[in-house]
Amino acid sequence: MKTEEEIKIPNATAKRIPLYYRYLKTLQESGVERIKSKEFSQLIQVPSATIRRDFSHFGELGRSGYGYDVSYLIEVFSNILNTKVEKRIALVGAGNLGKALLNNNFRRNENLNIVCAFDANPEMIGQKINGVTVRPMSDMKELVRKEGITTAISTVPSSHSQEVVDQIVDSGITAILNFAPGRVKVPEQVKIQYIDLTTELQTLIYMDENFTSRKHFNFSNQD
Amino acid sequence: MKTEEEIKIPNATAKRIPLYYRYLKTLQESGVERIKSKEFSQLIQVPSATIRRDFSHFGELGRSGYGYDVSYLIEVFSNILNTKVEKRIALVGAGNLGKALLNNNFRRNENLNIVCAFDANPEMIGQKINGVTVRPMSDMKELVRKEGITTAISTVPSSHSQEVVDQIVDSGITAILNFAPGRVKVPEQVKIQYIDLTTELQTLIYMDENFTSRKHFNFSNQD
DNA sequence: CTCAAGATGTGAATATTTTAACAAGAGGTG
DNA sequence: CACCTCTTGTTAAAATATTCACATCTTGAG
Repeated sequence: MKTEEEIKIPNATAKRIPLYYRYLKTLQESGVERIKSKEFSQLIQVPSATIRRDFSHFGELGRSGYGYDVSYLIEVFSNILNTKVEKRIALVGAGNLGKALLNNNFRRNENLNIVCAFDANPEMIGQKINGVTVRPMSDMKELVRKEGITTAISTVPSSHSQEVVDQIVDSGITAILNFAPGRVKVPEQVKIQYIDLTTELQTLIYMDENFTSRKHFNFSNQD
Repeated sequence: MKTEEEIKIPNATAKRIPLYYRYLKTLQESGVERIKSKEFSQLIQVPSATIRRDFSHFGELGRSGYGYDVSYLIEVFSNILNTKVEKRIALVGAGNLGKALLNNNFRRNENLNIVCAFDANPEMIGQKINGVTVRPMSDMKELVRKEGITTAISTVPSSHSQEVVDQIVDSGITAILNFAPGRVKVPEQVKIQYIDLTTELQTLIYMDENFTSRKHFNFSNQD
């Protein structure tokens, strides 16, 4: 088995790891102890060749004529995703969407925790949502440091997105999930990922209108 | 200019169209009448060569030494996305996230409208959120037909995702945006797109932890 | 009208991702 | 133990996507 350090994981593979991990946990909960790439393929709707190729980047995880050990795979992917370390997350923007996220709070992933929330609107300050108190923006920098927060989720509207992201970056956070679609500027070392519901919806509708009776959008169902 | 029918639009391009469209509208609102691929590149953080290549699939939209006419581009992309036809959308699942979506209701896109909402929980039925009344699941099939609904958004938890999607499909809808991450089975002609917040977050954190000081995750900033 | 500056659209090169196909190896049965 | 079946890991091929680099065209200034 290759050591993890020398491997270059393709982007496309990296994006599928959380999906793999989630399904493996579900399988384990249902008492499934081993899985073949073909079965897994049917479950997650990713071609079996892609699954085997993806897995192979992390070593020889399976055994010919047998398949993969679910608990071993979980062990491997858990290390890759570093799930044994709690990720403490800050939520910025406690409007409708922010509240929904707080109420949900990645409950099924015990290592992902929104531990504090900020909002610029004075009326919001002090509200307690699912155990988390909404605080003023001015508290962010200090709390991020004190609470060991590594990641932020911003649900602030596009109009204030850049200025809020600047504050987030200034607080020392290096990973941001942004629900405002407008592209913002961040220093090179900061990773930012956009979740753009309108774009997703428009793409979906476009695909539906133009490629009906074609292949599945994300991944083909075959195999 | 080639006729639209004979062109095969690459998937990667198709996914960027809504982004292009959104930014072009913003530019137009700010009174910008023309744009060069290099300027646009800086704005949306997609390399200029990619932009030009993408645009070229829809004909020769620009002029050498001049750039692109913003209003003409909007016209073209508006046709591609068919934004002149209202897309009537059903929301299924009126919990926290569903309510947030209803309250927002794609306000900035006048052609995307959530026009009705359904929930299985009797306590929800009858509630009015941002002008939309929550109805029982049993009303869906009839309303979808009567209201000319083409698309559904499901915020129903994974545990009931498949059964709800079955009902959505049965009502005649062919495009589904699903916030439950569990992959569901749908007939071939139905397009389904997943929005999986946990996966996005885990991927982001993974990238942040493993590729710090590397390139931007989605698109490089350069150019 | 002429010319310099500058931007497009696109062939060609490169990079990335997916898919097919199969040799090699493991498992389980008799 | 021998053998048949099955599945992996991977090599090679194909498909898709990005990027470079420039011939060609347009603009706008003089």
